[in-house]
Amino acid sequence: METKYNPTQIEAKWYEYWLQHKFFHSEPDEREPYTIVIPPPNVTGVLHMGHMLNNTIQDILVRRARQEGKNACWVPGTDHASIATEAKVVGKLAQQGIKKTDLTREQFLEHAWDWTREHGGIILKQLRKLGASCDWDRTGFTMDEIRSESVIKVFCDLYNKGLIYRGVRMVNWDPKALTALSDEEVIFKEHHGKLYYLRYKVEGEDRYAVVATTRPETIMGDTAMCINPNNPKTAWLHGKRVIVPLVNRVIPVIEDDYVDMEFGTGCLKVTPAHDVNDYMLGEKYNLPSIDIFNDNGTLSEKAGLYVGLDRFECREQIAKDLQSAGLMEKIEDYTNNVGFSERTNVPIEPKLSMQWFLRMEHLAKIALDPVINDDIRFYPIKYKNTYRHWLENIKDWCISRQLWWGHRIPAYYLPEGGYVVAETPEEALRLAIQKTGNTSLTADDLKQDSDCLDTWFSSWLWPISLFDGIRKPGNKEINYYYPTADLVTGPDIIFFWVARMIMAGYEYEGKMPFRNVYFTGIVRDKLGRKMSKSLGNSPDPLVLIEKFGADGVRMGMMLSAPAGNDILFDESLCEQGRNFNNKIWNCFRLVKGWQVADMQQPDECRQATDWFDAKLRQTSDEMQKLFKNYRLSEALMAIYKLFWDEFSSWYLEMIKPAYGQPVDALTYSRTLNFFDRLLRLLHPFMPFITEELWQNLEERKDGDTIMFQHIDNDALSAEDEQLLVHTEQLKQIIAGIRNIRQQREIPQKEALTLQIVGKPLTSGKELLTKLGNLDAIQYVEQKAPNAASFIAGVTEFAVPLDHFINVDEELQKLQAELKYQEGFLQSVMRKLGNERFVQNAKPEIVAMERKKLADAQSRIAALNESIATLKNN
RNA sequence: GGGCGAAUAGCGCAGUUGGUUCAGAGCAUCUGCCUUACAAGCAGAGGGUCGGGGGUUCGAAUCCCUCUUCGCCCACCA
Repeated sequence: METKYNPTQIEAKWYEYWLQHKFFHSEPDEREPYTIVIPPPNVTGVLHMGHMLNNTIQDILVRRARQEGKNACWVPGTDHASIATEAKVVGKLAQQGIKKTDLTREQFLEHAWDWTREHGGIILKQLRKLGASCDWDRTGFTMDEIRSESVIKVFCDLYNKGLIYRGVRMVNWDPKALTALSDEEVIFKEHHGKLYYLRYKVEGEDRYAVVATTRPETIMGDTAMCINPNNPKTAWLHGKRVIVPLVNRVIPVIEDDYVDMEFGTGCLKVTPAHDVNDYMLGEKYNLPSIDIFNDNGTLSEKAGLYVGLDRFECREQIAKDLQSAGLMEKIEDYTNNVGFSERTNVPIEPKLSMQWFLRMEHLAKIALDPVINDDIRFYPIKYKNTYRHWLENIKDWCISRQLWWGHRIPAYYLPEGGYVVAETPEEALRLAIQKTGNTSLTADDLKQDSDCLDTWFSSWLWPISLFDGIRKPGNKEINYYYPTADLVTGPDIIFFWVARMIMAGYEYEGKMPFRNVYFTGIVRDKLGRKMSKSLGNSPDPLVLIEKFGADGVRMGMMLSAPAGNDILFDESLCEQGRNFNNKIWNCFRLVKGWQVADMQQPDECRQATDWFDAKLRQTSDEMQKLFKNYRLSEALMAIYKLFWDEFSSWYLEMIKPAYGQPVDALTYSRTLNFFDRLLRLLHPFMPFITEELWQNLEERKDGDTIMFQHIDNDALSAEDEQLLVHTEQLKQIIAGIRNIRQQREIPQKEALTLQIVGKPLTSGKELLTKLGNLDAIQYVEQKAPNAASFIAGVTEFAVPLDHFINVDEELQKLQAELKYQEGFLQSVMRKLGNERFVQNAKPEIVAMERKKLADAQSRIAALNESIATLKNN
């Protein structure tokens, strides 16, 4: 065996083995289910660091659940990602000189499916490299048959319940993707722009009313000016009419409290077609609405001026023209928030259009309480507030998108106007005939709505639709796997996805979709910046895996990923993970390299094995508690320290036979047993190396795997506790001896004598002798004059040295220690001298203080004696 | 503008109902070691007025008030 662990081949080998034996596959049975549905990544996406973190956590949870004897099922899949994918396909076609508008819907979809088949599922392949133990037989896609039918069924159901309606509303329009967006898809960013002060001539007078606006290009859509009726500064405009600059249209001055008297000039231009607030004013005062933009953000015929010009070019041009016309009072720098499209990153244009909406009142209501009451638990808990706030202020969900890649809205328009909503064209025809009484209607007469549904309208069904619970309610699978156990996702999609899954869960299953939600942090770089392509600070996960091994990378991710905190990723964390792998590897080499002899177990080995058995159970118990609270990083740290510090540095040194000597059979078998149990505890975090070593620890059969090996948690007895405390004391003494060696440059090979001043050791002599390399342990009343000493617990220990010791130095050390102890004693005495403390504090606290007092006193006595001894010589 | 959260060692963090020598572990740093499993290693060491100020209490990193600084979410001020 190599001295260094080489993961590449080993990882490939075991993943293949797991697949072959279908270890990841789950079928309903009598065991307790443990279900996770993957947050489906974009079908044409590639793995990034966020996925790495997220899926590592899911895999850890799933593997741990398997070891706990649950029927674990992790369902993978992908999302069709309507806008993102359509944009990619449009881009690719553009490269070939093909415009989307030149294609029919069917032709375009063919291209999209080609693209999906070509790139689809790459990301799932990449997940295998990470070790993800998904049930690949169950892989779903939001646009496959089951999921598509489920979406349509739900749409029809909600429509029939009156929760879906169609209407003209002001929506967020993406002029690049040419579609409406939901409020959640709009990201507000600070924008450094200008505030333009425009002069509107008052009709029939030679005066001007000045309006401050950030969007002078929208004046062609102005249909009123608005002032606050209580504003004395603008009162003179009451009842007047003004002339829109350049356009020369006469518009009324209206009055409404909405106008902020402090802002700008107190005059507001009202453009009902292109501003949400203006739209509301327009509705209120029955103003005409002039839509001056085309869908792509250029000026339309209706604008009358600048037709065909882009909205931002128009802004610059109109500013110049206004200036030359003397209609621009001034221009100021101004910073405000502008909404951008989440997907295309272009400024959103508020636009009036006909869209489909889902009423949210009822759904918000059923989704709120379960989270507030902790039926569904959020980790970390702080997201409960965010969730509540959103649900309490929710608005209707715009679910239609002017895209082709997605689930087409099942609404069919009738030749004579009106429409029907149905799951199939046949059913639509039946309904249409029923509705119109026109029996001569044919399918061709009906025109299906050309829009498709928001991607999230399919994602929100994911935990149900993966088990076909929408099409076949109450089927065996949905009954068994639903509700799922844990959802692992980012807080950025708490509204997009988490909240809506909860709504759908209660609406369609009457139950929560998951019991716990683990919100991961965002993976950032070392400097705290988000990882992005443009910054080039995002490492390629597959390159990392190649470099450090999947186990190493997994550990690197987990080392600093407490739930909800952003993680500052640094390659050095993976290095630490790789180093740990190597440590485990070398421990294995050591243990398996021993000769075993049929001989009596030496005392120190008996002590060591008894101790480590207790230590192992202690940590295992601790880990169980940490897992229960989703404190995975801490659970990993616990097993990391157990393996490295306790097992390798202490235990193996305790039992290690002298060079060339064999180990006794009992110690050997117990050590293999420990190794086995350690590997089990490690397995969820580092699946590959643990399988490799577990397979080689003992003779195994084909089909054996560490994946299903249970983790036992036997409680610690009082004796165990005692043993743990006692061994810690021994470790302290050994550290003291090592210190003396280090300070005086005494090699480990040179044996020393240990003097114990005062009370004798109850046990552990053999261990001390071995690890300290002692030739004798003496109990003395007074330490030797030439001894170096230290205190462990309340006892003084000394090591007589042949050579001259520096008395001054030794004295200084002891006196410093004495000073510290006396200071400590003072503080304890002050506390105990305080009557109110003794009266009010809990009795056990007071007792503890008394013990501290006594301990300090004995240490001080020992120190004084030690100092006296030194001085006398 | 509203809400939420955070501030503890050089760094990223833990610190459960206030009370053990409670001021912690990991990484980094420093010192000494190529000691026959591992230098991707071993053995040691240093390092913090718990953001500032005030208060409650016998006792505060922990509870209250206040200030400062960051982060996140929500919001229609042109």
